[in-house]
Amino acid sequence: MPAPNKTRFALLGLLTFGPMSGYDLKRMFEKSLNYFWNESYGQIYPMLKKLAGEGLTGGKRESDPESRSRTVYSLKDEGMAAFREWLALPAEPMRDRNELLMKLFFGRHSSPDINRNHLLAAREYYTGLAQKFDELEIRLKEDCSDDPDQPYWLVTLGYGQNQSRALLQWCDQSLIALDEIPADRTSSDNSKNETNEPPSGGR
Amino acid sequence: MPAPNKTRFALLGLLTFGPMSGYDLKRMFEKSLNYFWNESYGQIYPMLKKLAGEGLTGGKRESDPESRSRTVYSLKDEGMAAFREWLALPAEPMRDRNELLMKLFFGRHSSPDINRNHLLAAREYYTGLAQKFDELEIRLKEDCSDDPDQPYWLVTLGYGQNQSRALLQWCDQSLIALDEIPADRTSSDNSKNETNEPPSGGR
DNA sequence: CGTGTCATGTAATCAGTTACATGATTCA
DNA sequence: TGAATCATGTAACTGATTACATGACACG
Repeated sequence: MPAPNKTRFALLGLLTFGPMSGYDLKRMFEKSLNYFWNESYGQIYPMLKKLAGEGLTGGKRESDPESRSRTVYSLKDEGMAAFREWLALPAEPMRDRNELLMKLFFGRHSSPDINRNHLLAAREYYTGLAQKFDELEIRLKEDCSDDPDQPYWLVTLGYGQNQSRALLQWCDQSLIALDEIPADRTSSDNSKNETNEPPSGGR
Repeated sequence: MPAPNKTRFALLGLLTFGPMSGYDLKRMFEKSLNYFWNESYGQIYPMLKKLAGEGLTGGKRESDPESRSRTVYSLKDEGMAAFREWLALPAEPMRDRNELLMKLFFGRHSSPDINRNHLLAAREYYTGLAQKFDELEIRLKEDCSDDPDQPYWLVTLGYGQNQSRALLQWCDQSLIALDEIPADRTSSDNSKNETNEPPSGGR
């Protein structure tokens, strides 16, 4: 059995905030979940139709002359039930595919400068991220103190904060570690002849 | 322009360790890069043919009667050059799609028990991970102290260590935070209308 | 002789992004 | 009027996994 589709649950979840159009949903992804989830229009619109077809949401064409015409979807009880069911299922661990780590793993074939730059770029990235998270924390605590969702959002925020701080530390410690590699080890060796034995293991 | 294919570079990178078959490469992914990269046969075999077709690797059918027949690919200078070129390019940040965070983000619609269980499962997961990383560190320092790749592998390992420890802490602090939510906030409220404010906020 | 591992591959399917097409409305 | 935004969608493409098919050899 292949992994069940998660786009549907992301959409159902966002619709708990109230009826919305596909366009609204896209903005919600950008605004709210962006750090751990996003969906493209190519996923959103077809899935919205599917969900309505399954009776999980109700779609109504709004032709209000006051506003622009759009299709607004609202969560039905059946949709809420399906969403709750999914919430209770164990979360599948994400498969990480980390390009930065791959580059550093093979760093011997690169140059000290390049490796250093990768880490500096990562450092900058995590610095900005940590800062954004801290700002978000302030806003969440100020503006949403009455919101029943607030504690949950603080939890997801905390994930980002802990992670970005930890990886910031990692950048610093790694920059030091790579600096300490003796030059005869950093040389990017063009040949692939050496010993042929696979890494790890050995004697 | 779509993101360039990274499978090719993963394969080229692994071939820096020496000539290998598709089967060997798959085992290498499983054994060495597993925590931040993996590829399935469905990606590996077609890409190996492609790389050979582009002249980046040499593929030789080995029909050694001593061993089983297999196709062994080796890195050519052109392949090494292409790999080096890629190493110097900035690493694209990975897009995180974190199911656990989505479930917790919408945790209000779940139950305290379920949220707690998600965090406990994550806690167990990261505990095991941190332990494996620590074991790996010992092995890396014992067995590979002469390996010119060792410092780079320690860097990638450090990423996993810092991250898993940080997220372990996050699990603990989040379990506490969710425990402190007053019961009238945890109730999975079916309606989205409320705002019947509880008298005098703050805790 | 049958199970497990080595070994290579493909087809079906699913997931996901990008680019494009269209058109209405708002606002400077 | 022309640019920005609102709004909906689809087609083409890439990426990736899963399941399957095949067969050889090893080991008990």
